[in-house]
Amino acid sequence: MERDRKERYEEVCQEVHVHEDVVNFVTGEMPEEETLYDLAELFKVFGDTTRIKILYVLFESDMCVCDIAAALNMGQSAISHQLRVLKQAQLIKSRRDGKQVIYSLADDHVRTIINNGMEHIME
Amino acid sequence: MERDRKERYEEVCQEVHVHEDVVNFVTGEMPEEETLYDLAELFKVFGDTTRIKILYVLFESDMCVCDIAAALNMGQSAISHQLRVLKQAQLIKSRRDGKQVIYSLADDHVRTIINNGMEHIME
DNA sequence: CTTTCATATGAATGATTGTTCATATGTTCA
DNA sequence: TGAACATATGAACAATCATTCATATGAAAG
Repeated sequence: MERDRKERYEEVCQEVHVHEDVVNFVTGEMPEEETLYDLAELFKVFGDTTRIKILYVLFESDMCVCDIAAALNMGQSAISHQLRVLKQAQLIKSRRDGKQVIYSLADDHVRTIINNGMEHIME
Repeated sequence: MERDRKERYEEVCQEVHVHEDVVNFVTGEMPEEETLYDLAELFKVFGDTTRIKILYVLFESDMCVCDIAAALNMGQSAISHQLRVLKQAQLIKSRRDGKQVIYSLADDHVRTIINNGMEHIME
């Protein structure tokens, strides 16, 4: 089984050297484990070039799956799989129009988040 | 070798059905391939619970590696590896203080990006 | 109802990634 | 100089993930 974290930790950094007051303070300020997990999951969705591209084309226009695939020069199946991921993260929504399914951005958070990321890499 | 994308695409969606005008418009508005790649790489860094936690503790206080490991209840090596990733993405910086290395946030973009993500998952 | 078309989905595969273990580097203090 | 300590790093492994292929679903038109 897995050894206790604390035990392994002490093999490297002696307990006495840890600044317990600082450690206790920062852990007290941290959000719930589940919240942090959800946050990481959200960013993970933005962490793929294909999905970023899909969001970018949807910035300009609502589109059906085939057109997105054509715009990104990728297979229909690959796009469909990624649309599912984006939809589950509630970043996009879909409506049916005859034989086609039209995808669009769910809300403006998406633009905000991407623009903030852009600002950072442009620094 | 890999078959041509267009060829494969046409096996599923006939060329004639693609809305070429829309496709041409949205692709024209897209940033450089390299920019999109960098953007995805940036979000990938935020897409891990351990790294999110590290950033959260650094919101509260500059800290040495051992204290971060203690705060997150993880091994020193795991933290050190992730600190490297965060530093390469220029989200954090470090300074030496005797035997210890103190890590701190690089700038306020980090807070902004995380707060935007938080807003989305709290909707 | 049957064919055609657009999209969705499941399994398989190759690539990427986070953590661990072992060890190296570099600093301080005796 | 050498011992002790904090951090960094490389290799290995398990887990996760994006894409592909094959096929299923579901709508529309004949």
